[in-house]
Amino acid sequence: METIGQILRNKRQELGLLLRQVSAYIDIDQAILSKIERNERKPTKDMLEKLSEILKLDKDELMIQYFSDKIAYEMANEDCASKVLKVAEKKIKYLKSQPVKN
Amino acid sequence: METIGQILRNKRQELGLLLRQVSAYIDIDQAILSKIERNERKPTKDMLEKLSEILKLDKDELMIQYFSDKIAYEMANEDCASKVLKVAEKKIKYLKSQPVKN
DNA sequence: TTAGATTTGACATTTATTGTCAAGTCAAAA
DNA sequence: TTTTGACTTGACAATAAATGTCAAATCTAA
Repeated sequence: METIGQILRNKRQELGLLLRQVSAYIDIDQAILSKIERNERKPTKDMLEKLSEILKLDKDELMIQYFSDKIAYEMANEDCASKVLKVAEKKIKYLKSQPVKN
Repeated sequence: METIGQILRNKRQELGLLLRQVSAYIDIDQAILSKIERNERKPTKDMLEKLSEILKLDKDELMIQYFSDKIAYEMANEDCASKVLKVAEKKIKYLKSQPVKN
């Protein structure tokens, strides 16, 4: 299973780009990008948007990886994980069917 | 769809307990419990454990509500939500099949 | 070796979450 | 009506988590 960090690193290397170049483009310290690629830190949504641009990756696909990673790491130690996901799906459908509040 | 706050409030009232009594039991300010019951704040896992005790609610069921709420609110505005949940499920299975790190 | 690329870790800064408190509302009893 | 008890609200403080910065350390190929 490919992590989001691996996806980013693989693509960056395929394109022959350096950490320094990519991190300059998305305006973060290269130490942070290094950590993101090794899954030591999570990217923000902003970073992902810019990463999808410079690395020519599908933005939606990256977002899916991003959110599913987040959920997976949060739930990995819970034994009711699959039940949670089923209920969450129902709740999301419900929320989307509701008129927007505020 | 019943929110976690509604579940807690309904059960508390069924049992004829006051905010002050329940909040004393779980050792938080009653203002916080009031907000939790109205979904203005999220309970911590610790609080949920104690709430399940005093309110005689199934702990696993509460945890499922807790986590699914969290995910649902995070994903409600994303249009790739159901795809995310599918991928998350795969990742969780993968993580669980892996030997524990550290 | 040395030069460039990446990693690491200590630390600072920022943002989010949680807790505290006192004053406010509200409904029912006195 | 007042008073009382239950609950709510909002401003603020305290704490915890996420994010950013930097310089030194490591690693690798020339």
